Amino acid sequence: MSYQPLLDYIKKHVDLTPEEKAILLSKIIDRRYLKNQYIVQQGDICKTINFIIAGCTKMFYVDEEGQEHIIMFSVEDWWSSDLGSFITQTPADFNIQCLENTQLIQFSYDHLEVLYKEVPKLERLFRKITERAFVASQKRVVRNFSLSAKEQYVTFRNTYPKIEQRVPQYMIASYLGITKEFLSKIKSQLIQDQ
Amino acid sequence: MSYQPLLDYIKKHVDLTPEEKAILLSKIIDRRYLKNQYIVQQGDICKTINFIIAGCTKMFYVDEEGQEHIIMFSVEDWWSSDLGSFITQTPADFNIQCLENTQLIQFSYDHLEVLYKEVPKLERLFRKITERAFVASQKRVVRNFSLSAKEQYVTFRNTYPKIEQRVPQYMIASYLGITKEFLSKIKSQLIQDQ
DNA sequence: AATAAATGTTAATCTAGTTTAACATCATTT
DNA sequence: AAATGATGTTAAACTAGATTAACATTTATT
Repeated sequence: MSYQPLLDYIKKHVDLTPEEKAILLSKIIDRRYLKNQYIVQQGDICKTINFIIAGCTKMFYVDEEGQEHIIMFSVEDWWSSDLGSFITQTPADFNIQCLENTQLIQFSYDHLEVLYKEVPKLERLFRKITERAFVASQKRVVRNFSLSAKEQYVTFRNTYPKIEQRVPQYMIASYLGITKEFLSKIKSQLIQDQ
Repeated sequence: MSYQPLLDYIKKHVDLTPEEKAILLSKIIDRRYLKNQYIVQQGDICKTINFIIAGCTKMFYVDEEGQEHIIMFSVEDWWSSDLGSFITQTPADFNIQCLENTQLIQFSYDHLEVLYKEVPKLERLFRKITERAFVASQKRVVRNFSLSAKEQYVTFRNTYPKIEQRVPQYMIASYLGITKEFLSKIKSQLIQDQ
């Protein structure tokens, strides 16, 4: 498997020397999952941070009534982990499941701690990654607040046009926090609006 | 003004040598704001990350209809900034306004970049701070999804009992994403539930 | 090709939360 | 003490989105 997508991604944030790259590459694991396999399950301790080389995942939780709620999708060049579980090494609130056959690069908790010591620049990298993740999450809170379901759907479709093609509609409804029936209604309204 | 609360806070995450502490203290600014003053306004570029020594702030945005939506409150030992604006140095989406007279310690963007070079441990500190902020934000998304307004209010009251005493009810309604009238209704329901 | 399973749509009824508007209480200023 | 502005409550009418249930379409399996 090629590590190039990860190295390209990293280069956007920090410059690594060839030695630092070598240390990094020695500490990561590549892994393939089949469609429907779980990378993390609710209650597990999330032991890895995962960078997606190919494929697509959903992060979701199941509430007391057995209802599934999708928090995020991740595709190529994105990260996919239960960060809360990972940083505190306590049981995960979320499941991460593959929606397609998926190739990942995994940073394990223990290896990452060593990596931070051997390549301090990686603290900077993961600081920046987390900053961006935080800002994205905060934007989602804002969207939830101020947009109707219809507006949120249109925003989602415009922001992630590729994801909409790749995953079933009922999962998009779950991501938006609405029922699949109401998403259907919204879509037929949008067609009539034209 | 005492820097002790900041140093105590930092000690929970990283150990600084006396020299590192000295560098840190030389690069921070302390600032007092009066009640109702703005630390950041929507459209400004957020130039500082702020640690609260005393007081209370709200972060909010104003939508096209002029409606105010509160994203978070911050009190002593918390941070208060528009991180999205700060990290990209682009115009802020949010306002931050003091709800009481407030004392802050400010890290300016330029000083922080220098600090990261002179005291690399601070990359680690801010990575950890941001990780926690991200997890908190993600939990808020989950709450929005899975709890009714009543449940969200009870959760808020249990999680931040002190904040509820300090800020007016209509701001709590705004934080919860409901109207003040509906919060009133919820509160009278809770009294009857007993 | 036939069947089953998964996904998507439509429509009727229902409910959590909004809107509007009137009134009540509390705090601040004169 | 009166008056003003800020905050909080109640109730009636309304709406966005949920629920239920029946049916349609697509995909996978035999």
